[in-house]
Amino acid sequence: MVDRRSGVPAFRQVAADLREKIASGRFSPGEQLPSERDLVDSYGVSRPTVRDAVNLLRAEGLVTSEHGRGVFVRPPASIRRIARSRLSREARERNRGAFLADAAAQGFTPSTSVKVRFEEADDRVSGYLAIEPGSDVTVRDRVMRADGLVVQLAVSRLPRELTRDTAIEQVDTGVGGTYARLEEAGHRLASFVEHVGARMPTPDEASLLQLADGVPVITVTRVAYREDGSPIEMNDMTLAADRYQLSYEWAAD
Amino acid sequence: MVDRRSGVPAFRQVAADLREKIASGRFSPGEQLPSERDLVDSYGVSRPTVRDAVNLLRAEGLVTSEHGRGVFVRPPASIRRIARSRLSREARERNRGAFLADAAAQGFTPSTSVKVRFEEADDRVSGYLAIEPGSDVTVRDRVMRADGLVVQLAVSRLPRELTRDTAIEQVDTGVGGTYARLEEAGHRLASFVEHVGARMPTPDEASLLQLADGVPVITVTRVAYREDGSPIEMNDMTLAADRYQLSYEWAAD
DNA sequence: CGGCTCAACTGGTCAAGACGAGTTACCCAG
DNA sequence: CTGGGTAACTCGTCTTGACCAGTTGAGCCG
Repeated sequence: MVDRRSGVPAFRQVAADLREKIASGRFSPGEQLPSERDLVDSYGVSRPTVRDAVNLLRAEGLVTSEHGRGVFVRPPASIRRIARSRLSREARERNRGAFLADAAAQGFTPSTSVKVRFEEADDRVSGYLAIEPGSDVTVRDRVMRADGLVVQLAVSRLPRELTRDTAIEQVDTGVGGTYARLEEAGHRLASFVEHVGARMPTPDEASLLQLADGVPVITVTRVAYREDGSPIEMNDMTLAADRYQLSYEWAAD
Repeated sequence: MVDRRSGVPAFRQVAADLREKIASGRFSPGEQLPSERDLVDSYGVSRPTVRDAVNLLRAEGLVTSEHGRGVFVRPPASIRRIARSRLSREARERNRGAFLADAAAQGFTPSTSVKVRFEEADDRVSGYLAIEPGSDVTVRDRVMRADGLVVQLAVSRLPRELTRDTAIEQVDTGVGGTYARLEEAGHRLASFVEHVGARMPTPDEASLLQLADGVPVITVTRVAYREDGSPIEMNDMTLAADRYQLSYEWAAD
């Protein structure tokens, strides 16, 4: 039952009560919550109010609802760790890229689809690549799948001058991927920087990555630099935050 | 006007139309959207339907609504970059910690409040620290503020044995912070690992960090290791994803 | 002219009711 | 015993209507 005189909105009281019951384990992961009609009776509020409460919990990522079945406590998804800084030259020479290598190690069958296109650099891109706004940029748009499921989106951009007459403008870049072709062309890679952030997905991303409500995406912008410190490539990656963590390691001094 | 025969729910059509108008710039950042009553008229739907649409956009982080004022397009927050791997020994010897150093560099007045407590290690903590579940752990709970605003929560945990009779169990750990005291006690730090993820905030976190709807938090778990590879400290950090990005850098091989 | 009041906005909350659509389990006919 | 249909659940959508609670600005009054 809700307290009408407390000043706290009824749907927030209902949400808080359900949240507490989930946190304390009285509703365990995967378990079905009482039906909306039952909640209407037990809290003494109308159905829209109950639905407001459930919507709040859904936006927090605590529950999912399935049409015709019920509302369920979201079981914690198994989180896969992705170790970064594994872009060593030797590894590149052995594999077709980090993604396929990880896949083999972790026992799922990977696949990727790639689209290559060309565009003019906007302010963000030109800033990262240290080129003039409006210059030609080669864009490699990748969708990575594990067992058919989309797990990561990656958009790689390079100044067009660097990719002319190379396999980088082809769908299949060959053994070692883009970075190997760049080094063959005399652009030795010296360092990488990754900028990590998070945000809510666009509707497109949510459907592609099959994200439940209340699940953010992790965004990674990786920039590869030459030995003189000039940027050579940028790569925007998008991952489901309920399935992935990134791990970075470094020495203490 | 919504298309009733399309099969797409009305509130989603309204949301999609508003989203498109925002993306295309017809509603610019900071600008006020038409009032809910106006939207009712222009789309020919009821107010709860309009509110469902606006709620969707709020959960996506696209708009914020202010009681009595209106609904506004969320201007992109200025994102601060936090460079990691700045935990060098020399820097520690100069400062009281990375946070205060960054603050001074970026020109805001920092403050932190610390609570020290002791608890028994649960499965997660014992796993990270490689100790027996149930062993005593020293917990330092920090709230970091910039110009009075809470910007980061940090919870540091160490095996109790390491902190007895040291300043680590005091609120003020002195120059160089926890890591400096550990090294004085003969525990030389060799490496750090950070696990980065994201999720929606709990209601507590949302109010502490003053997060708008639809803004996730970035979670960082940093583990410090000795030279023999054994863990010595873990630190759970929580940041507002609309204000911070983490930057990691490493050499190509 | 300055300060206050109040009306007319804004979004926030809640009810009652109706129908649609997906899922599941049961029952009955073959 | 099996198969299919159906009834009874589930959540999804949408309407009408009402009142509350902040915010703002115009206009009145001192």
